[in-house]
Amino acid sequence: MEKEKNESSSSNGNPKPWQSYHTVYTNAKAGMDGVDKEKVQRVVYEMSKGSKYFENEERKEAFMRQKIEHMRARCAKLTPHDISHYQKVADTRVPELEATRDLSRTWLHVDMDAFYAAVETLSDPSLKGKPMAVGGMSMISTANYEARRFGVRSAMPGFIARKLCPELNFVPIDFKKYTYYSDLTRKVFHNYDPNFMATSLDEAYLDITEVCRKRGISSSEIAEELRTRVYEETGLTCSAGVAPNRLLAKVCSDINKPNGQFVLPNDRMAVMTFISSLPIRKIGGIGKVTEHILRDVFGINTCEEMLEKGSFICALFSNSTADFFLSVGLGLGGTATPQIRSRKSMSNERTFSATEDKAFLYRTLAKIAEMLSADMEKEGLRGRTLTLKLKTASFEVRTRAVTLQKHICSSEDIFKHASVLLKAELPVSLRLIGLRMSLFNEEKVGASADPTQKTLTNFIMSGDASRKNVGHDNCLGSDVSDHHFMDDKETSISLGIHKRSHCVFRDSFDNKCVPDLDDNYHRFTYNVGEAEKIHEPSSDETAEKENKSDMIGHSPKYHHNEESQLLEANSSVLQHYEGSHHDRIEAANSLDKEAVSSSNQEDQNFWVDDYKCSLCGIEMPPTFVEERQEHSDFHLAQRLQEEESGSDLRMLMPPQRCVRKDPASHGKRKKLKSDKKEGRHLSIDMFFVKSNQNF
DNA sequence: GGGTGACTGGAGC
DNA sequence: TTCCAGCTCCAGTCACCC
Repeated sequence: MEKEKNESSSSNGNPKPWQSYHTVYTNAKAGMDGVDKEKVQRVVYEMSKGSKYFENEERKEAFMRQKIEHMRARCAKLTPHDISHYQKVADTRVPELEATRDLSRTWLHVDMDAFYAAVETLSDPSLKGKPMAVGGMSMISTANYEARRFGVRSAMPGFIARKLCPELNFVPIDFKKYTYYSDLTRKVFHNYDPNFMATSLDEAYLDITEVCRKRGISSSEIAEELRTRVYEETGLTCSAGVAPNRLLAKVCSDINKPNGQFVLPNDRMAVMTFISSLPIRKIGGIGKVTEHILRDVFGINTCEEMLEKGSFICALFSNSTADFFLSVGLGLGGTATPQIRSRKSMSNERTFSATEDKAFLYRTLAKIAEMLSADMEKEGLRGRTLTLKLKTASFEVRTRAVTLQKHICSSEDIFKHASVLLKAELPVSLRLIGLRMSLFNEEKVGASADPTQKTLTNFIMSGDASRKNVGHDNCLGSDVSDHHFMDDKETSISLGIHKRSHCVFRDSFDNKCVPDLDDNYHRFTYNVGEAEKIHEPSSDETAEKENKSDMIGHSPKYHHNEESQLLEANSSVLQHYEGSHHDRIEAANSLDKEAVSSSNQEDQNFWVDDYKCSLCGIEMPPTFVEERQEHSDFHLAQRLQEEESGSDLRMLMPPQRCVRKDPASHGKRKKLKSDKKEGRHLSIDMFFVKSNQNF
């Protein structure tokens, strides 16, 4: 007790530091009435403090406070004239918004009660009446009402939940089960509104205007009937809210949870009365941060106060944000059934134990690329913008994106471009990697648009990985044309983005090349494939590999094995190419500049037997015009670099993004400019300039 | 200097 | 010891182009 007292009276002099630790867990949620909020807050604080997560939350908290201070300062700077001006703006905008009010529709929001937990209880009736949470020690998805009484709730780590409720039963997540029950509920919804909008497995909006009119019964009766039918079909209870629009319907469904309903009449007075004292946090779209800003900057706690502070809202927020806040003050929300919206993006991400192990990170990236590709192919999507999402060991979230010239969907393309993005962030300790594809093409391609499409694993495993890699990324060349080349002191061999696929040749050229996990990504992709292909694992290794396949955690032992696999792999790579190292250098040196110019005639001279590169022996079919051209350019670039540096076999250097090291630059966009100090290496831009001069 | 597109991070569900 | 996944929307910033 004394210890707790001492700890509580921490350095900042605050006797109850947990009170200032704002978690989402203490926010009122259905079934949490009567919870000892302070106790929950204290336990969460005590369990969290000192952790990386906690530190990150504090950083975010500090950032929010800074934002609030900044907005307060802006508020204070408003002159009476400014305020008068923005009051006029608000006075104009409010009637315009009011004019859009539509009281002709009746919306019903249905929300299943503690859905996952209820489904699990159906499966295992022995759980009935006991506190239970769906999820694990790291995170729980939902908790039943018995558990909520202890302060346990969704999005709470399991270990904290157990501290709050030692009797808590944990049940693992089983999405198949929830999807099955969700489908049953949707069949019921369909009877009331064939165009109902499902927002998640357990929530949906129904426009019941027509069904009420046709059957001549009230919305309340429809809600009652629907809930009864859901129960009959599934054995699960749900809550419903009925209102003139979706925003209000959602608020209403929460009022008599669980297993209840609330109807707000289609009447302006009723709406305004309802909204007048409604806390802003109840509104969908207003979360923890927005609530704090509105409360601490403007003193807004209820929806009604949005209108009272209309001038400040119009002064400090963008038009769309101000419109949203004013609409909330008026109790306005969506009433029309929206058009079916096309998907904007698709993503896949995985969390794992924080690690710096590059091999593991690239392997994880490859897996995610493959999963994303499979998801995209299922929907026949091809995208142009690829975003890499990273969460560092300190919970900092970074995103890095590239917009390509071509739409892509194959796992190998995704991985190829994602690797470039990841490479630029290394070394870094990560706990999450995600990939998102967006900017989809309008015309969907068939799911089997490209029957020859390989999975990434196949690609890596296949013996022609090097060939597939060669010059296959011509789209990237211009996409990242502003990347620059730098001398990479850490890597013995590396290559720029534009020509990075050619590193395979470089590897094969240079017998001194020793596989090293510090090498750049494309070597890794290639070598891993080779390693898997040529290395006959022992039974122990096989088991170990299987254990690793779930991507959670990694083994130092494997890391060691992998290095030796990579070593073996690399020597096998060398055998793919004909002729000695010396022969190839001779060939390269005897190559006349014109012989690698871009004309078709010269291209033909360059390729032996229509297939083989006369310099390095790589095979590429004549139909690969662009790829072959790029390959020829590579050899030319190589020569030019040799001339430039005066030494043989100078390496092209990899692009380096300006990796943010300085936390002060957080949030600032990194600009990728050509490096003025390019040293002895020729940048790819310079290469093209020089090429043009030569030709 | 304005328009536009790209990139990044945040918020919310 | 342990703090989600996958999506949308939005704002701010920057670079490039005309």
